Amino acid sequence: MSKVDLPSEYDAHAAATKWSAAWDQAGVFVADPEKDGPAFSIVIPPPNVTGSLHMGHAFEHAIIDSLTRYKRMDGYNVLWLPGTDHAGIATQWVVRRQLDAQGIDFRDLGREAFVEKVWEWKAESGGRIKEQMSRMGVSCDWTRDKFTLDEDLQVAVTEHFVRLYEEGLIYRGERLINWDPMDQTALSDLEVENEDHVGELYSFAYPIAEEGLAGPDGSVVTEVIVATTRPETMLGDTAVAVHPEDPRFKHLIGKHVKHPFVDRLIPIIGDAILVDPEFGSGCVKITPAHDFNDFEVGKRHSLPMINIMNRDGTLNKECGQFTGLDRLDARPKVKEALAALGLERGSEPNPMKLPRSQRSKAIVEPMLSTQWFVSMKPLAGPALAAVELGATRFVPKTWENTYYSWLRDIRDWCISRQLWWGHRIPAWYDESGNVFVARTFAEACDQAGHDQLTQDDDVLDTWFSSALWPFSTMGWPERTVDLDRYYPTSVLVTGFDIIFFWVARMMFAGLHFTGQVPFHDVYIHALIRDANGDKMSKTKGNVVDPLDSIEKHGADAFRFTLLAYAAQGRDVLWNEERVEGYGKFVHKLWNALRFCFMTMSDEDSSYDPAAPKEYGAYERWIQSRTGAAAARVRQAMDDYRFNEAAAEIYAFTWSEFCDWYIELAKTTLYDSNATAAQKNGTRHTLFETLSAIVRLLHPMMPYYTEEIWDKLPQTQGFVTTAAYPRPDAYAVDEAALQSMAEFQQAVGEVRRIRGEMQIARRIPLKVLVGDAGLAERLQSHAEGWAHLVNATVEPLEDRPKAVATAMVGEVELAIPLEGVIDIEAELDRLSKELVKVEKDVRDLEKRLGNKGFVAKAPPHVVAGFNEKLEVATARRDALRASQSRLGG
RNA sequence: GGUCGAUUAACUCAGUGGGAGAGUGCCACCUUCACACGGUGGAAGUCACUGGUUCGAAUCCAGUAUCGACCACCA
Repeated sequence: MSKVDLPSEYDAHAAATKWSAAWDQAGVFVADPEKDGPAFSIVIPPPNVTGSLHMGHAFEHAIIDSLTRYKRMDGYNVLWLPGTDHAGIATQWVVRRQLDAQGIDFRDLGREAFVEKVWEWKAESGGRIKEQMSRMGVSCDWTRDKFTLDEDLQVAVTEHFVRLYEEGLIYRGERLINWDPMDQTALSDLEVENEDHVGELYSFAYPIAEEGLAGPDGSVVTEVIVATTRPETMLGDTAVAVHPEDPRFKHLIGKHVKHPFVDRLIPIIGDAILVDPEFGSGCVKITPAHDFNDFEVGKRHSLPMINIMNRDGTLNKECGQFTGLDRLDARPKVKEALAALGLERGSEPNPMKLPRSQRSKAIVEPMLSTQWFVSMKPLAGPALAAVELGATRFVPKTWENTYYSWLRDIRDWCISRQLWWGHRIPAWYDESGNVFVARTFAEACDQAGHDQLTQDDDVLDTWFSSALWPFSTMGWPERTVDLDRYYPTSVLVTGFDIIFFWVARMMFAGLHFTGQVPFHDVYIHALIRDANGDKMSKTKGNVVDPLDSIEKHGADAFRFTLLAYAAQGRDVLWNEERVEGYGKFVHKLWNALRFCFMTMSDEDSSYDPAAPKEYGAYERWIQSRTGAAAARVRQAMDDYRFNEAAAEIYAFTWSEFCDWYIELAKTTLYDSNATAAQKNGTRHTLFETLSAIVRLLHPMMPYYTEEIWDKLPQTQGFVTTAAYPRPDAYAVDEAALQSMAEFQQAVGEVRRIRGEMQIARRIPLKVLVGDAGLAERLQSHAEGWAHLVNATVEPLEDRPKAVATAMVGEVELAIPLEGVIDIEAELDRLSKELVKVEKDVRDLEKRLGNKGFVAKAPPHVVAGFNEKLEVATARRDALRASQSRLGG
């Protein structure tokens, strides 16, 4: 078993290449539904095939991968299903821009040729995404890789549409929708972003049509003044509304104003819902076809709805002299024309929100249009109930509010898009416009009784297919083995930004079609920002490419950093220095391994796990601590507290295993009096502890741990498939724990004296212990004292004149100073120490002197403080005594 | 306008009722045979502010300030 040749540094890139290939070849990540074990399944939030992955993806994948690796090791039957999303509008944009750069207008290409181009792009982008994920070391099942436009997923989408249609939950109708004039498509409410903007609130007058109309004060009313942020919309006005109780205007209700540009009389109506008499002039122009509030007014009052815009945002033939102008160019023209007629009534700056398309950034126009909609109210109910009743749980819980608030106030979902890239709507029309919704063209023909049908040109909102992702990827609508075995999924790991877009929609689609929630837990992770707290974005140029960081520090340190950052409920400010820090951790553990190797393969006494073993106190101590660490790491992982899990492993490895156990193991290994069984017990414990560390760490550092596992003696197979450490596999030895705690404390005190008084290590110290029992217990660590602090321990019998004083609990440790250090230094140290201790005593006395505290606090708390006071008092007295003995 | 979150050491961040923590950085000492990407020790905080509840508050409640996110929105 000579695996001795360990390089002095871990080669992250070589390990990544080697183990990726090895895992792949062994097929260890391919889910097998036939195998035993409770199911644990996660579907990836499918990245868009718009480009490459960013830090947010890397973060998400690190979390998912650590969860799946943890569960896989722990005996679960794990499926991590990867895939990508066609991202209709976003991807169409990417390819459209590329064509623009080549001077090609995508519309000239024609639908078929354009879609062909997008597929080419998809192959490129999808490949890059897969490559990036592989570099991260993800353990997903590539044999189940899915794309939302795969044939089987198209079948699922069609089924989704047809069934909802048959159930009356999808309808086609003319409604006011958000229109993107640049992409020339409808958008859902969610795809519109409201941007802060200081606009102009512009006022103008509509002349009253009826002549000689008297106002409340008897004077003649000739006009009403209205205000708008979009003056051009006045071309579509079909009413002016006032509050029905407003004494200034209520007599005008039923009268008319005359439109200055088009030949139209416009009624003045009373509407108490819309009009706030306190705001502005108290009169509101009503444009039912281009404003959501006005649309409602129009419905209430059966107003005509005049669409004034073409698909590209230019004004149509309803607009008289302004016909053909873009609506934004028309705005100043309309104002000019109003001014020319003397109807302008001033303007003021107006802070407002400008609705923009999430994708094209074009200013979105509310427009009357015939589109397909999902009727949301009936679907939202069960989705709400599932979370309210706890069938699905959000972590952190606070995101449930976000989810609720959206679903409780849900509006119908516009799902048709006037795009080319996406799932074609399974609806056909005959010459007279009758609609046939069917799974196939043939089915539609059957319904129609002939085949003179043309399919709807539109495609579906990307999220309409994403909504099915947890079950469409497993074969729905077929009833597959995968669905039986792995659905519902265990947990969804995603960002808060798509709770509405995706999480909520998967919830109602899943509940509606499978009768089950699509996932039991939803872990919402934080957003990764740059070191200044700014959102990473290409335009700001502050994007960190995950691959750069992996290149620099290795995938292991990179992943560990992401997880160490993953505290709940807080954004992550990415700091590359932290990756460097965890790179040191990699280095440290690697060197611990090198040490263990040396000891396990001495020429004359190589490690033999079968040989007799004898465990000393240190072995029993580190075993106890290993079990405790495993319990803490597991708990943290189970609670999705990845940062705590990472911190536990880090601290256990460094502060317990390296700092204490390895150092103390040397005392046995280098002790010529130690028996072979003792040495073998020590070697075995070194190995066992390393083995536990490596397995605990594996979900976070897959390559690194696989590399170590491979080199460890007596390990078989991959660490990937080894058992995750169980606390009950490690015996707890209370006596060893206590003895070690005492020893560690005493060593710490002596080290402090060395450090503070600058006593060189080469000068041996004698430690006189003021309590016989403790002296004896500490003496049992004689080799440790020698190795760790170059000291010997004896009971304090004849007190030397000059000693430095330290305390372990209430027991004094006296270190003779003669020939070691000058007395002034110790007096100095003592007085500083005394200041602290005296304050300590005062504080404790004050607390315990509080009658309320003693009476009302739980007895164990009071007892605890009493003990602390005793210790502090003893410490103070000992230090004072020492001080006076030294003549201070 | 509504909802939610944040404010803790120089920096990055943990910490949900019982004497303030980690990593990095800083200072001092140590080139001891796994590791100087290391070891040992040390300095460093009015837990944003004000009030309240409590024997006891970084932690719970109310309010204030600052920053941020999301949702909605009056022409």
